Amino acid sequence: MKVEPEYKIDSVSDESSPTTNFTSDHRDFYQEILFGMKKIGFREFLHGHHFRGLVSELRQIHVEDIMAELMSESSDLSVWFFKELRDIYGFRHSRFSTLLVSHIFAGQRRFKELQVILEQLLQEEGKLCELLSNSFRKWESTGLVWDMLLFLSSRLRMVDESLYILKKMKDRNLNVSTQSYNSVLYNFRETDKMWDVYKEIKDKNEHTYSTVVDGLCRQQKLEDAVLFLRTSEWKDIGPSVVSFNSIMSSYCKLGFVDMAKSFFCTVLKCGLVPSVYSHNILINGLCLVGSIAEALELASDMNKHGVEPDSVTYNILVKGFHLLGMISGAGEVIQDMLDKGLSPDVITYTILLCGQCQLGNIDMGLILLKDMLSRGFELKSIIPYSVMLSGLCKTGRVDEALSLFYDLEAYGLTPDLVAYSIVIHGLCKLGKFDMAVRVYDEMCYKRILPNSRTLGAIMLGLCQKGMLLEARSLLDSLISSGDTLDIILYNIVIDGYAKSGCIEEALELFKVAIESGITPNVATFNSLIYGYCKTQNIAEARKILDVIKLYGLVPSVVSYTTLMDAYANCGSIKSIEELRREMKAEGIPPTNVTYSVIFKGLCRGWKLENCNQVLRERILEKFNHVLRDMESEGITPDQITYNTIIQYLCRVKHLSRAFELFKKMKSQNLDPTSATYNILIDSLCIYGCIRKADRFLYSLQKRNVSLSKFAYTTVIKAHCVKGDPEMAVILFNQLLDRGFNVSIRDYSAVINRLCRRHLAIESKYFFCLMLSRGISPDLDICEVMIKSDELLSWTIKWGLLPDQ
DNA sequence: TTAGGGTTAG
Repeated sequence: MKVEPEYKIDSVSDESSPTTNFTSDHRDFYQEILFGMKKIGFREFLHGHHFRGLVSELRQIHVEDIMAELMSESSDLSVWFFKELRDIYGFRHSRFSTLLVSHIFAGQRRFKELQVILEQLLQEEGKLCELLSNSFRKWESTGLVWDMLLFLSSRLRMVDESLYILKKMKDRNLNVSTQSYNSVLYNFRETDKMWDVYKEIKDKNEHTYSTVVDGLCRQQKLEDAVLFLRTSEWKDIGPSVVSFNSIMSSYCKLGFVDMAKSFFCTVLKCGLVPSVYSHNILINGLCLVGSIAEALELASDMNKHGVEPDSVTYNILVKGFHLLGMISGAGEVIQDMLDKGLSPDVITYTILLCGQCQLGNIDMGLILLKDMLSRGFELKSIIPYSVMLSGLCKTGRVDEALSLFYDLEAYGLTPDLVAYSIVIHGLCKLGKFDMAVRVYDEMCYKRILPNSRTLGAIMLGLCQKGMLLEARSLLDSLISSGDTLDIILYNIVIDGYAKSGCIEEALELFKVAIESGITPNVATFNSLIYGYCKTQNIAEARKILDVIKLYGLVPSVVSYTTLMDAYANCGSIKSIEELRREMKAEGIPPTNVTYSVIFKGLCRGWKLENCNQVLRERILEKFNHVLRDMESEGITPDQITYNTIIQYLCRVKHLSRAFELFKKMKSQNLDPTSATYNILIDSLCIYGCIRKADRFLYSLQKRNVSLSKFAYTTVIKAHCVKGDPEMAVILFNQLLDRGFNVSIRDYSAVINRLCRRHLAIESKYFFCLMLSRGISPDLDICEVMIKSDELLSWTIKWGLLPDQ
């Protein structure tokens, strides 16, 4: 039976010398225990009621003295006491007793047990160095404990401690094992210090050499690594597969899969057997350059080399499909995985989740996450949740992201810097800056320090709020902090300037970036193009296209589309066509944003306001032509493209064609937006089809479609004008019932129109309705009311004559 | 050797 610890351990400031705290009480206490043990028998005493009663009084100092006493009889007894206390009573031992037992283990060469207790010691203790030296002076045994401590501390990345121990060992001429040296070497493999450690190692082994190769690869000294591999120094051992793997991995990271392949062949030629690692590295490299077919082939050939794919292999392949944007293609990989008796793990699920989110299938992602939860992966990692948070944020579903974020704690997960940054960024992007700041403060309160990405999100929020000065000073503070900054952080503020039409400031910041040696990217220039277009300087904007090329970059579809939009706004169809040809020549495919702009340009250029029947037919023909272009290029219009086309079809009075497109939109599973409905309802009203507008509105209401206020006010206004004020009243009340924020402008629009039609009763009705809703009339409304003969006396009665 | 966060256009 396990007994829960019934005491708290005092923190003892200096346990290195137990005798310093020796008091008569203490001595009595431990002698009482020793006496009991000897009389009753050690095991019986320790497990009996008597000892249990003493446990709450037990302190580390007692334990140390008892152990020292037991040592004089038999070291095994001392170890036994140590373990019983730890395992039965959950006693947390002091450094002294741990080291005492360590030396016993070392002497008896019980390395596994030695490793376990030293690991615990290293993980629990903070400032070890100076205390260790005091503790070790007590034993003149072999250097085994030191060596093990060196090995473990360097494996735990406790660099300072390991260097300290190494120095002490050298001072005392104690033997440092190759294993420990290799572990130290490993910690320094990414720095020049690696060679100092390397030189000290007398008995170098395979691990030593492969660590050096790996280090050189990590230091981007790939050629040196290859040279080292060929060095005669280790001819007697010969290079290992591990070293080849490091080199192959480096070539793959650089995108040189062919080089990796040739090293793979060299492995075979040397008579070595490529491991699962070697295969996985090469399969991963192939996937990264998009050669999924070859990757699959290599995976299926693995058994020819006497190895079997593992779950890492399958995950790499799943990721390969994900990278190609073909996550559905991963189905077969998963099936193979299951056939081999391997189950998808958290990583598999996370990649699948990434793939679904990338395709915008957020709901599918949520299902996957749920599935994962039901398989009990919930406590393992925050990463899948971060993927989900990111997917939700990118599609504007920030509220859901926030609620998932705050559920994390319930799943036993603590959000980390990445998760916080995703949510903060999502909120900023959506303009919810105040909420973002609240989350940011919460993060800081939890002592999670923001990095430049988190601060980039905050800068984005500031820019969107128009707080450019604040955004700039945040950027400046990052610059002066001395960290190397990304172009992206500059881009955020440059774009902020451009969006607000501050092209001079944008250019100035651009210069700062260049002078700091930061290379701009296409997004930087695209923002500048936007800035010039915004300030009506299309000529300068266009010149940027050449500047982009001067920097060795390629203009993107965004560069062209932004320029086209500027031309579209002034109806310059010719320039748009020119750019369209240039894009085609450069091999830059348009997107549906480009096409929206093209449609806009066509409509503006044709001056639709005065268009006759012949022109209308030509426009319709052109629209159909461009739509066919889109189709042939495999671009599916999105909601905004549809809205643009529908809007312009409406402008040229092709309502039937507009409604056809509306139907087509739905048939393609694209949910019309409230703007779509607004455009259609507005057009029906403009062209006098008010009954149709009523029916359309009614059908939408019946289907619970979410409509904006505009849809209602448009129909209401039409009824006021066309003389059906009763319908206006009915719809206006619906507007109020549905909780829309009805302003004085809405009342004004209705009253204005009714007065002009001399509809006095309804005017009064709306006037009173407005007052009853706590809205006071403004000067405009009063003037309109007074101008109407029927309402003049009524208005005077209400005391609403203007002051003058 | 496998999983998460950033900038630009309608």
